Parts: sequence; C-alpha cells; structure tokens
Amino acid sequence: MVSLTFPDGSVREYDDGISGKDLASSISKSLSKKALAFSLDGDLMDLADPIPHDGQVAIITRNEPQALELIRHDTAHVMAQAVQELWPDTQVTIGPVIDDGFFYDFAREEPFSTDDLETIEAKMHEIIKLNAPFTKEVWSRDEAKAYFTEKGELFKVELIDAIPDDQELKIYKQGDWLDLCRGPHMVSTGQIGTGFKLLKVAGAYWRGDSNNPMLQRIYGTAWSSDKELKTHLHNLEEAEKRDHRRLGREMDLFHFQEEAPGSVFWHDKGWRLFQTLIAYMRRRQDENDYKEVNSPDMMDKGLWEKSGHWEKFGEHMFTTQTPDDRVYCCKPMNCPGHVQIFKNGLKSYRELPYKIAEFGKVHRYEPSGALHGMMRVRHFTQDDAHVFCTQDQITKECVELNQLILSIYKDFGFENVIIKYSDRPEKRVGSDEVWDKSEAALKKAVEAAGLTYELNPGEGAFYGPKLEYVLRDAIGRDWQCGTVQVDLNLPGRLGAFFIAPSGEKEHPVMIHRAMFGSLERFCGILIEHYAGRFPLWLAPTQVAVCTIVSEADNYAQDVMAKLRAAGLNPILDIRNEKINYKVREHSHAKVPVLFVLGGREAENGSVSIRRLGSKDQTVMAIDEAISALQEEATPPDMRT
RNA sequence: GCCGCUGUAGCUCAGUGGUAGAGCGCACCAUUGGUAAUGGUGAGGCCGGGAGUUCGAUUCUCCCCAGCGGCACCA
Repeated sequence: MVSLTFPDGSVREYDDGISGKDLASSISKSLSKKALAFSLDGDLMDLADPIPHDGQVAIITRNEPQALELIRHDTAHVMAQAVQELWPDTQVTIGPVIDDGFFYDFAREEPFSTDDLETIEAKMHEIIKLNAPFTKEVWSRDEAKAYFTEKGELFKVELIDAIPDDQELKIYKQGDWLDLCRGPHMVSTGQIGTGFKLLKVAGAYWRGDSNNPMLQRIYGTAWSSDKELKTHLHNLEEAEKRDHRRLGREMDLFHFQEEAPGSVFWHDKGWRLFQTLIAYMRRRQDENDYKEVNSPDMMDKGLWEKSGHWEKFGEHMFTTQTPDDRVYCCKPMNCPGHVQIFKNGLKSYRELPYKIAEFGKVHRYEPSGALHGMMRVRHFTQDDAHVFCTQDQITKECVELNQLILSIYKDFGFENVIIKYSDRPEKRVGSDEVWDKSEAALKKAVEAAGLTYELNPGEGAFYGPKLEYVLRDAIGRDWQCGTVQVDLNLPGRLGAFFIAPSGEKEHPVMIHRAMFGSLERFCGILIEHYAGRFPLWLAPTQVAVCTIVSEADNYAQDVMAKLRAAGLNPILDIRNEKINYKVREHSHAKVPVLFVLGGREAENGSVSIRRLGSKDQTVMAIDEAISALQEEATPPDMRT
C-alpha cells in the first residue's frame, strides 16, 4: 500500500502500483481528463508512471503553475519533430525549458531563416492536432547508441555516453517520432494547445563551449492559454519601450556612433544624470571615511605584468606605443594605481583601514559581440574603491560595506537584492593557503552580516573570492552591480606593506569594492528601471516652464530665475506654439513637472502645475510650488 | 570572437539595374491659442565603406565596418 497526502491535507491509502492516471480517475472523471501529469513530493512524473512510494501527491492540470514546465518541454519536442519532418537531414541535440519558454538546438548545414519559423509553427500545429500520445520506453545503452548512430544523430550518441551508467536511458515517443529525454511529459501532444510562438533563431555552441561546433538554436515561448501568450508578447513589447538605447535617443541623453564602438557620447542631459549619481556617491563615500583619489589612465606595461593583469587579460587591454618605444596600457582596473598611492609614503598599522575611492574610467577591449548599449561598453567609469586593512579587520570592513551597499540601492528603489558568493576560479594567482584564508574571511563576513547568499563556485576574480550584488528591477530583470572582493594576492605582488605594531613589515589585505559597478551601465539600468520617468532628484530636466501667450513671457523669465535660485534645473518654452503642442512635446521628453503660465498666472503670481503621467492641473502660488519641488528634488541621503 | 539578420533624410520606414520617396522633426511666414499635434511654404541624401559584374549599381556578387538577436567572454 502507498499512503498519499493530497494538497488539501487529506491522506489516503492506495494499492501498490497505482499510476497517476488511476489516481486521477479515482478522484473524478473530469480530473482524469484534464490531468497532464502528477507530482510526488514536488517532483513531476508521467501520469502513466506507477506511484513509487508514500508522499505528497498532486494531479497537475494546465491551471497549475507547474504545468507550464510540461507544456514548454513538450512544445520543444514537437518543434524538434516538426523540424526533422521538414528537413530530415537535421540532427537534434538538446531542448530545455527556460524562463517563459524553451529552445531546441539543431545541427544543420544551412541555418534557419525567420521565414522558416512560420513554416515550423504550421507543422507544429499539425502535429499537435494529431494528438499522438507520449509514451515512454527504457532502452539499453547499446540499443540506444546503435539506433542513434544509424540515424546519424551523432550528438545524441555523445549525450548517451555522458549519462552515468546507473541512470536509465529513457526514450519518449510521440507518434512516429522519438527522442532521448529524461521526461516527464504530458499525456499527448494535443495537451500543448495553441498558446505558443517561435520567437528567434540564434547560434549556440554545442555544450556551451566555444571550441565546439556551432548549432542552430530556435527560441520559443509557450503558455497554457492563448490569452497568456498574448499577455507575454505584449509585455515583451512594453519592455522594448524601456530599452535604454531607445530612451537615450528619444530623451537626448547620449548616443553611439561607428567611430567609437562601445563608447558613449554623453549629451548634456545624460551627463547631468551621470554627475548627479557621482555627486550622490561622493557624499556617501565621504560620510564613510573614504578618501577620493585619481590614478593615471595609462601606465607602463611592466606594472600590468607585475600585477598579473597582462598575463590574464592582456588580449583585452588597449595599449599604446609612444615615440620613445615604451608601451603603455590604458587601465582596465584601478587597483594597481591605488596600490601605488598606498605605497607612496610608509604606512603604519595605525592608518588602517586605509580607504581610497576613485571614479576611474577604465578601458577594456571587449569582444565585439559582447557590446550592448551602455550595459557592456569598452570605456566605462567605475565607482571603485580599495580598502587596505589587516586580516583582522576584514570582517568588520565587509560588514560595513554590505550595509552601505544595501542602503544605497534602497535610495534608487531597489529593495530586492540577491547576493552571490564566488570562490576560487581555475585561472588564478596565489597559493591555496592564501585562498583558504581569504575565502574563509569573506564567508565569515557574509555570515556576520546575517545575509543569505547563493553559492557561485569557481566564479571568483583571479586574485580573490568575491561577493556580487544583484538588483531586481521594476520589471523583474536581474542586474549584477556591486561587488566586494577580498584580495590577499595583489598587495604582495605589487610590494605593498605597512609597519605592524611589532615593527615588522606586513602586506595589507586589499578589499576591492564597487557599488554602482559601471556608472554607464547603472545609468542604463536606471533608465530601464524607471522607464525614463526619473524621480525628481535624478531627472536631468526637472521643470518645463511653458507659456500660453506671449504676455506671460516676462513672468516666465521671473519663474525661471526663481527655479534656478532654488537649485532646480528648469527649461523655458516661450515658443510661438499652442499649449497643447508644448504639453505633448515635454511629456514625450518625460519632463516630470510642467509649469503652465498664461495671463491669469502672470497676474496673480501663480503657476498651473501638471505632472508627467497625469492630466490633473494644480494651481499654486509660485513660492509655494517651488519650495514643494525643492523638497521633492532633495536627494534621498540629504532628506531630514 | 562565433552563428544569423540589418544598414536609404535628424528619427521611423517605403522603394527601384537608368544617380530616390513618405510621415514626424528642422527652417521661414502667418496665427497669441488654457493642458498630448494650428495652417502654409521650404531646405535637407556619396542609399554604411571599398572592390567587382555591367554601357550604367542605392539595387546583383565579394570583402570590410557598425548595429541588432543569441552563443562564448566579462579582471
């Protein structure tokens, strides 16, 4: 007998060997019709599978969240079948479920075109209509290998070889087509429905390794209903509207051009936002005892060889040869420069922790295919800092840093922050003893701060383990921004030391940290997070002063002067245009506040205020309006 | 870097083997209008760069550059 606990908490006994299907039928006929699969202790299983042991059981219908996983997986299989029916010479490889959908990688001489997607979709609808049942078989290794070898499915053969010996080889059939698959699947292809769409074709390396051949990947999205599909496609369109590259152009913040791939041309408005961020960060750093410094943009290659950067990243550095035949490297990081500043003048243990910060512009020759708007550029500004301290101080410093970082993110409306801990990578400098020490110290700091974190094995920097701070934005996308890295290697390599209480020389520990990460990227993230509608303190243009009639022009000039005197950034619009036109234009430009001035306002010293995104108008005395805005435009860290 | 797609006016996009068009924007003129487009006139282009095929290329072919979507990479 098996004892099964249902979602409502009830417990019932069943005969051994009862399948999910039998279970569903025993509950109700309609449930058994709607059932796609079942779950045991949270794990999905084929409806036809016998229930192997006691546990929490649930019948999965298409209304359960878990159904999406099944629908997407099955859609991927049907897509693979469709592709092979259309182009029999195509090899199938893998086709997993991903966020919002699935993909399947194919090996084929000729790549798919976007037109092919429609053809494939049509074929998929045919296959789904046939409503062939998914059936599972367990094959022997030899049988499977012989079958796929004979079919010319060499990638599948490679997959079979990679499956551990103690694991069963499962084959799922749908009609005449079959695939090696770990399952589970729904009952039949008809259960997929019509809520899917193929989205794009792309290249992808076999097994994610750039040494391997490139396969053709087709991405699709799948949902349990047409309505959900429609909503998803609509969300994609909305996300496109917040794209920082688009908004950057529309709002006249910055541009890119061919002559400087991966480099930002900042326009005045964008630069104002950038400077607002720096001013904010400078205040936060000042109050946390950082000293701001500035190190050279170019330094002799020899220094980069000593630091280890040349060996690890030389191919990704910009270099320049001068007439005197010296080779200089544009700095890809600020740390070696900061070490020189630390080294200049003998340091005592009494000076530690020695905290220096720089808004340094770094240069990295990123691979062309990696460039992406401001999110991945070749020249960017880091809010970089280095804390030189003793090993005993690591924990305290990391705990403080953590508090600072989280409080900064909060000021930008990011409450949802994930922390990842990355330990030693394969390519690294320093002995294992040093790594043991620095990993233990950083881990202790996270634990002391009471943080929950995810483990990211092997993803640390080449000189030390790191914490990464990942923000979740307004539409649920994750962005890795801040980082804290404990480094027991570089100070030694670059000959930095301090005089310990004993009078002996000791190498300090270096904590590398960035909070925004890249200022350029952070601007891009903010643009997308706020969809261009910045809070007043960040908005490059805060108020547009618009006149209705030219009689109000002089008054508008007075209003402008008052706004400027209050530290706000207004623009004046006294053009010979109708007020409708001006409102429309400034709304498109996402100016947060409009002051509309006509004869009435000029006469009694008031302004008619319209906020971005609202049709309401509020009439207020000018001084009252300005002091309210002044209050609102105060950066969050300066509010009382 | 790899696979695929794209590149025409400031922006969004039509178009053709015989050196180009729309809307918006811009300039000028008229209009002084109360909260998301007032009307008229006009200027604006080496059709991403280079080579080839051709009597002739923005259009066809090849190479390069850049952008876009992925993959790989990300100190």
